Amino acid sequence: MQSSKRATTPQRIERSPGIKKIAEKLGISIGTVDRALHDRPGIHPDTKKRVMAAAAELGYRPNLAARFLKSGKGLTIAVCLPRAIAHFFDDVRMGVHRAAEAHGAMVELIDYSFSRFEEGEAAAVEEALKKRVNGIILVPGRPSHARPLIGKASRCNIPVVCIGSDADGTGRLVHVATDSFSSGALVGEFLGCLNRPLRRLAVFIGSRGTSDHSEKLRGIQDSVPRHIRLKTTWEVIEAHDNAREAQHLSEKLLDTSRGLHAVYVATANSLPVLQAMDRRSLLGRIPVITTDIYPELLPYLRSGKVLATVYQHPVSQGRIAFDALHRFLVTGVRPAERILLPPLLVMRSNLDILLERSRGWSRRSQGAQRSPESVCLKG
Amino acid sequence: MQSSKRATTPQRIERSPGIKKIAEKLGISIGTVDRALHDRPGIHPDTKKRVMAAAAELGYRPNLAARFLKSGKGLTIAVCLPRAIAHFFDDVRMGVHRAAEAHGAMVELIDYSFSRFEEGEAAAVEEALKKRVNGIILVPGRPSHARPLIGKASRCNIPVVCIGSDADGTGRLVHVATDSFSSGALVGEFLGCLNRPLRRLAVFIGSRGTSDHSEKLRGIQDSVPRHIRLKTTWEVIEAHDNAREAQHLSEKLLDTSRGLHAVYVATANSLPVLQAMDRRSLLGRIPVITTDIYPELLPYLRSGKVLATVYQHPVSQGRIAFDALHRFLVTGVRPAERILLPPLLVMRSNLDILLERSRGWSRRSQGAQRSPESVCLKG
DNA sequence: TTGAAAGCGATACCAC
DNA sequence: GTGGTATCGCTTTCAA
Repeated sequence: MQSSKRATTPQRIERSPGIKKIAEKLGISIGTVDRALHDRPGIHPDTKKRVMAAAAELGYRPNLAARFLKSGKGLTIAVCLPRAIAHFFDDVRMGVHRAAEAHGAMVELIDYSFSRFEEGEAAAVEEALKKRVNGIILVPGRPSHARPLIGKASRCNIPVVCIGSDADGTGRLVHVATDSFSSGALVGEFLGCLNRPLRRLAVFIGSRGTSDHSEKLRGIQDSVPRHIRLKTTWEVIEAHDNAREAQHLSEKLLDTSRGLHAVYVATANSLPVLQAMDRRSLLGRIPVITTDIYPELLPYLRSGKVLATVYQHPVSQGRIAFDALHRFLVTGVRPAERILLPPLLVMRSNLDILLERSRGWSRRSQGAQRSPESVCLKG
Repeated sequence: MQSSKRATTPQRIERSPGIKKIAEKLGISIGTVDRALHDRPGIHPDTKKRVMAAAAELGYRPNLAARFLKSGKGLTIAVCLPRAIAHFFDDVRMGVHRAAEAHGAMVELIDYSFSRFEEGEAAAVEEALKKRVNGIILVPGRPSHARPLIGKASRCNIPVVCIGSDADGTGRLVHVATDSFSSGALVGEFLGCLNRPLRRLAVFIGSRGTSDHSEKLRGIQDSVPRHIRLKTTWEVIEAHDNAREAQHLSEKLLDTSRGLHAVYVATANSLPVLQAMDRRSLLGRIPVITTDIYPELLPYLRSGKVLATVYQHPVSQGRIAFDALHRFLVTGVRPAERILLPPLLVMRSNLDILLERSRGWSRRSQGAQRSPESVCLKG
């Protein structure tokens, strides 16, 4: 009477094997299987080995829904980004958050923003490790500072995805970035199409020591000669991502050397250069290619004073980094060692349609609030 | 002895309210709450109203993990794509599958491929409706054929995402595409940068009746005059996405009219045009811009015989369509009415890095391996 | 070192 | 119409 046996309707849905099936197969309890699968203490090595073998044989994949349902906690991922170039890293952050939102409560992000002019990244990663996050997305502003911490994380089996700069050899999971060499080469190819003399070119970078910058330089220097017969003289200006320095150096360049045929600013630090050129009425006469998109650059693009800018897909970089990390955490599939995105040449014609989709810096808080309608920056 | 009361460790994890909380609040059972929330028969209207009110007040969101765990079935989404331009739609399909994979077993895709030269799309959608899928991703090859079915789906509360062509006014959820006007305008702007005469331009399209094609035409015709002083004569060739026709028409064009200054092929049907030009040694002398990327086009791009091609992000279109649909199904948030991607100018320098990431047609089966249930309508 | 069992939230039955 | 409850796969805790 008390136990009413009811005909258990045999569900025809074929489910993938779970820990129950493994336990059943081995004639042990699910608790033991769990201990084996999760490296928990208190299990006989032999038992563990048998469990792992059975799991592999059955093609066991943990049911994330059940795991989440029970534990009430999803994957926790630390997002360690510099505050530095706000418009860029805010877009990266937005990309990460948008991608994470697709998983609802099953993924939780923790933001750690830091100043790249301190040892912020190390502190951020350290903090994340203390919180025992499941994975880390990191933009190493100063790769050298971050290296030891990335190594530490990897040793703790906490995968680290690097965006922008790399830290190879540290055990990081993957490096996501736009291809710097292609960026430079693309600019060179574009300039080569212009049918103009290119005997004297100026390239503004931050520093030759930054591989992103030196690769862009290498790209354009490799590309231009393929399209231009005459030999080219290169003015390489290292402005160290500093606005005042960029202003000073560009004014000096413009005043001392005449006959510049094109300018390529390979970092986001282009505004001082443009202003200096504008004051000398050089814009519109000398072709200028910049990098990234930010509010102050828009009027230059719209008016044609800047021919094109190289867009580095900050939003996509964030999304791709998240997806690679998430996939690894969930399925164990390692992404490619390095994921490089193609640079995109943005001109007047495709500027607005681009802004409409990936406009992180024109809204206030992204990710949390979904703005009902699109805001247009006034240019 | 038999019932060992154990101190239920109070979990500190704050969970969002579930049906249990609603039931508790109203002093009814969870079964009743379930009936109310899912429009199931056999519930008093008043009770239902009270439940809905309580759910809204508590901010109830169904726990997808629990739902999936119990039902064993995830969301089912039909992917209805033409077999037509294989390299393009295979990439779209890949984008959809990649995005779906992120959700593991919680999302199941069913592929319906059809021939765009029959009423394949209607049959595909009809089939999907019969299977009671949760949502449909559709590329309407012949929008007019698809319209009634999209309307039917929408009336059944089955959201439909249109990729490429639109079917507005049918109740479809969202339209995902690259911006056709921008594509044309971008080509015009690029040609304008070349510092060459552009008095006589040829534009190859499929048909003026296809809005994608007419918009591209409008784009370039709007753009070129902004960069070129002299008036331009336009040769608009409608090749109806037919290789033989394109060959015939381009030979006729090239033989009768001399002094062409540039060629823009606004569809993927560019090979016959290129071959015709190549036979007359015109490539490399007349700037050519094409559309899309496919294996046979690569040598033309690599050799510089084609200056650039307009990439329409097939993979991204697939991903974005899936994400929008998934988000809607899960959270109820409607995407924007229309999602337009910026066209991307691909040249020699960024070609390889692009191929490396989105290379659907260079590999064999994509996604097929994942979905065992892959239905192919014959066309 | 292992077994047993209580739930997590939603579904789908059954019994009233 | 409504209440009750077994169940999904996993984690976690207690008992042995």
